[in-house]
Amino acid sequence: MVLQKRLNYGFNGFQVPTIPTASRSARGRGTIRKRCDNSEIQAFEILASVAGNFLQENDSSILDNAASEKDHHDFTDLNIKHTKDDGGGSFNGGLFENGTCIETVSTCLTGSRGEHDNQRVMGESSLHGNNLEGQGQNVLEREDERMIHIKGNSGGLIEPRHRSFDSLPDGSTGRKLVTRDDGENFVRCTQLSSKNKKISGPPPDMLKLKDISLFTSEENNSRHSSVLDDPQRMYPFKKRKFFNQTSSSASDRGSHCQGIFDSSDTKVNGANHGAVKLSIKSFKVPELFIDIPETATIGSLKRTVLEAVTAVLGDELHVGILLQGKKIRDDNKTLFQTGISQDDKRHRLGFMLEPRHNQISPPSYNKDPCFLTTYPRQKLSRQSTSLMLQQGTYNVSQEHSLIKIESCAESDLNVVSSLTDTSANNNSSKCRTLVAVPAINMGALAMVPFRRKSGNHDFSQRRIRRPFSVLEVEALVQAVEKLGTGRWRDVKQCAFDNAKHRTYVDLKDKWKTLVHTARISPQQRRGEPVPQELLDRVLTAHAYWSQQQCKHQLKPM
DNA sequence: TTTAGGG
DNA sequence: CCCTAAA
Repeated sequence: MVLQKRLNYGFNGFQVPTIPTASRSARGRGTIRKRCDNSEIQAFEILASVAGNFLQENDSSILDNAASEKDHHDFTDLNIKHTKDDGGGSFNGGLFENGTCIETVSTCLTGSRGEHDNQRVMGESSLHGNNLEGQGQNVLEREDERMIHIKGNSGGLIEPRHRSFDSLPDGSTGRKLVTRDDGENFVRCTQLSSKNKKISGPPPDMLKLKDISLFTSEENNSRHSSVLDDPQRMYPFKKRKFFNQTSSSASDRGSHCQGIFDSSDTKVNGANHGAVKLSIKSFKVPELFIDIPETATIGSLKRTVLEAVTAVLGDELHVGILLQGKKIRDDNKTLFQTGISQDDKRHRLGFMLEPRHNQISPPSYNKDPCFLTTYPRQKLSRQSTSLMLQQGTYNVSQEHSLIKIESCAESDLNVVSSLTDTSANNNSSKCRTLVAVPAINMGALAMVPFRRKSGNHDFSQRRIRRPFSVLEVEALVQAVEKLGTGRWRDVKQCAFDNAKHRTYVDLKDKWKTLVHTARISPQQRRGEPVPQELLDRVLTAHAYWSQQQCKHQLKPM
């Protein structure tokens, strides 16, 4: 097999646009408002999560590797990239200028909404170099203590081996889609029972919010709310004055990224506190490396990058609050009690994103923790279906060319310098660190507000769209072939048990659309093309089970 | 909670 | 995807 040349894109960080103090859903339903006097520390988490979907909504993640402060400390240095202070405006342009903040907020990053997949299963096949289905998956793994490496062997995707419909009922050979909750997924060959958890290591990097500006205002809520209620009026936030924006993070290492807090107007006594308004100028996402075939389209590159970012941002994180470098653990303390609402301009408020681990239990380093960010396979694109069976001897550093991506002022990633000579990739690790940080389009990195579980309607939010990948379709088809069209719960359990973001309703809906897709002409189909072979199976299975259903209705026995 | 369908 | 009546 000829190895396809692959390109290796690296990003050492993304900047996420300024986050407004309030956000609201695309449906016009949600606002976040917190007043200083009664807000708790959690309010900050909420704020931040609205912006970045970082809220720790569910602490029940069962991960082998619990995070610890130590971990956090160990990783601080790689997360903080100092951002030049530009007065707070450069990165939110386009996001709020036209008042379309709401739009971007709701469209981009696929995030978790507290749906958590406790099972971080890595595709064994990819870990062991087996040439099985799992080969094509993207794996987000810790390459070393300093970076997360997203490897996508999508080019190595093997055309799924389809079983004939007849052989299905047996079910013993069914494949299971093991999916991370944030959408990406990979197929694990059920035969593989290797328990090896090669993907182990410290918890994910702690991300840090950078350049956070806090400011208080005497401004009353009346205006406040009106602004929030009207998307068009989100704009004023941008114009707000920020104080002490520049947190000269002299040492990326020790010092936490500081948000600046200004509350010059705050009245501290009694109940007369001003509202604490928070503006997060940007988030920094740690270095990402993306592996993508040369033949991939720009569009797929974008998607891949987005997915990579999403994988990091969208999940596994929660917000930590640091005050003067010390972590505030008590979520029930009010800002006031914590001293945040005071007028001390030197209050250094820091936000950090940290693994969504159970904070109570200390980490067990020696327990061979399974690194949780099993990055899901990237979507199957046409070209990735090409034959690429080579895997076992695949050597990343040799087979990859490095492309430097420079900042792109506008919206797209510009591949500036083309690939380097393969021979020059000996020290690929070095090359990687040279990759420039693209100032990517902010709109493309807007964040998805988290979804409130219940109650507070303000947080309700339509789920982000997550098109089914071909692999998911494959898994769905297979499951339906086996189980029929009326047992979506079982289908879910059978094939999407680990894909927390796919509900049985989703699967049912998907099947519906699949049937529809299969019936229309290829020209009318949209989205990532589903192999005709799969669509044929859809029709076959659909017909078969429809018939079964009829039989049962006539003669239920 | 799941199913089943319309929106 | 959402929303929900029904089961």
